[in-house]
Amino acid sequence: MVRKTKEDAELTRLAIIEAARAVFLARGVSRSTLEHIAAKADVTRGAVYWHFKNKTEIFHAIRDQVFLPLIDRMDDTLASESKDDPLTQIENSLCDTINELSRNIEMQQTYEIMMIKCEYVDEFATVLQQILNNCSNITEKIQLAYERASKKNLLAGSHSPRALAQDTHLFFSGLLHMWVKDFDGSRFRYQATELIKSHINLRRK
Amino acid sequence: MVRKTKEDAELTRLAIIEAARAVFLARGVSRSTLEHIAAKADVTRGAVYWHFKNKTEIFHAIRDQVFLPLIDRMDDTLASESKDDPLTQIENSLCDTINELSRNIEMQQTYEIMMIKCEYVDEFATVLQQILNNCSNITEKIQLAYERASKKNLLAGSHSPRALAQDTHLFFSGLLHMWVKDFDGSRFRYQATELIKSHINLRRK
DNA sequence: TTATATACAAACAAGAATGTATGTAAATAA
DNA sequence: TTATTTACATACATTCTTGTTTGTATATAA
Repeated sequence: MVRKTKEDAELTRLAIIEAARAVFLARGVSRSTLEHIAAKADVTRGAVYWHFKNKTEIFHAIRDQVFLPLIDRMDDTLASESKDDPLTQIENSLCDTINELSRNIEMQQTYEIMMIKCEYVDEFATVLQQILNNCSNITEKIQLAYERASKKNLLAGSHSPRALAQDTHLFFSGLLHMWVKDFDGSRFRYQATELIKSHINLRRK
Repeated sequence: MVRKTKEDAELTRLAIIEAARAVFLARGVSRSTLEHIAAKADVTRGAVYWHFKNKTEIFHAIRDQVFLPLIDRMDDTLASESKDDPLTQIENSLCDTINELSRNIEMQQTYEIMMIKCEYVDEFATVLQQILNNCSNITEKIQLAYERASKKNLLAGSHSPRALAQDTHLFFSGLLHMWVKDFDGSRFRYQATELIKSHINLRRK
């Protein structure tokens, strides 16, 4: 039967995105066909082609749905003038992201797709550049927090905020990658926040 | 013309692996066809099917050619009874890997393929488990080095060797990922060893 | 009320890609 | 020397995917 109102159409669109996420996760982006996605969403390829130009556009829709809000969120936690000391602020920001990842299954799946179920070539290569840019931004935010910590004399040793921020960023990148790869959760998932606290404590005076 | 001797056949095999690496890198594993690979290696698909069962087997051949030697190497650097202090040993081990990555273009390409040009589903999913196991091994080796450093009283603060090792491992994972994604080299490639030194210096008394 | 645009379903056409089967010249074994 | 493998090339059959086209019921605009 044909969907009718604009609201119904939007539901179809969302159903397709949701289905695509599940299919991408199970079969990888390349091996996922529009037929798979359509079937999962209980529509035909006709509907998919009506809402999206092709698979790549669906991919971006999935990414936008989850990544963009997350970036904002992280920015907020890091930049906010909280009552916590700056080091705790960094710690909270990282832990927040991990917690969100733990309880938000859509975000979890999206991360997994982006990290280990997608090949960054051709149309997808541009995404890499975006990721690098995001990383730069986050590192800068962390650096600012370390600079505040430095001014408040909270840091052990005499390391530059820049170096600390890069180290923290690389640590967190690694953590996210391991978190995603660690399906059964035995190695990283259950101790992620501990690892973060430990990382930050290394820097406390 | 038909290749004849066993030596010639082995050359063909190597040519196919080399061609596959280039094709995987350019098009991603999924979008690479055996025809692409055969053409690049100046043979026909017949030759490819003679030497390999399918694309997955070529993938593993590429991986084995570069990864297995690397793991041994890293183990050696970390476990060896060198004259350096343990912290410098860790530092050298990480820097060594980065240096090798810088000058060994095959290794570079292989890393890039494994990290951002491959989807870990179905037959490839098992590779993830292998990667996690490797990570565990490396973390353990690093931990042993930190324990030696602790005994020699070289460590600042009173952090557990286990926590330090995990932090270092995650840092290095992140570094490798960024190194690979950072094509033009502007952000990470040229300062990787600096970042490593800085990371280790955080721990020195 | 009628015309048109929306939101799909269904059918079609064409090109890839894969695996296998067959052919064959040269090397090696007997 | 002859028989048999080896190391491929070539041809074939089949299955997937994709993009497009066409059809159509409903909603909405005029």
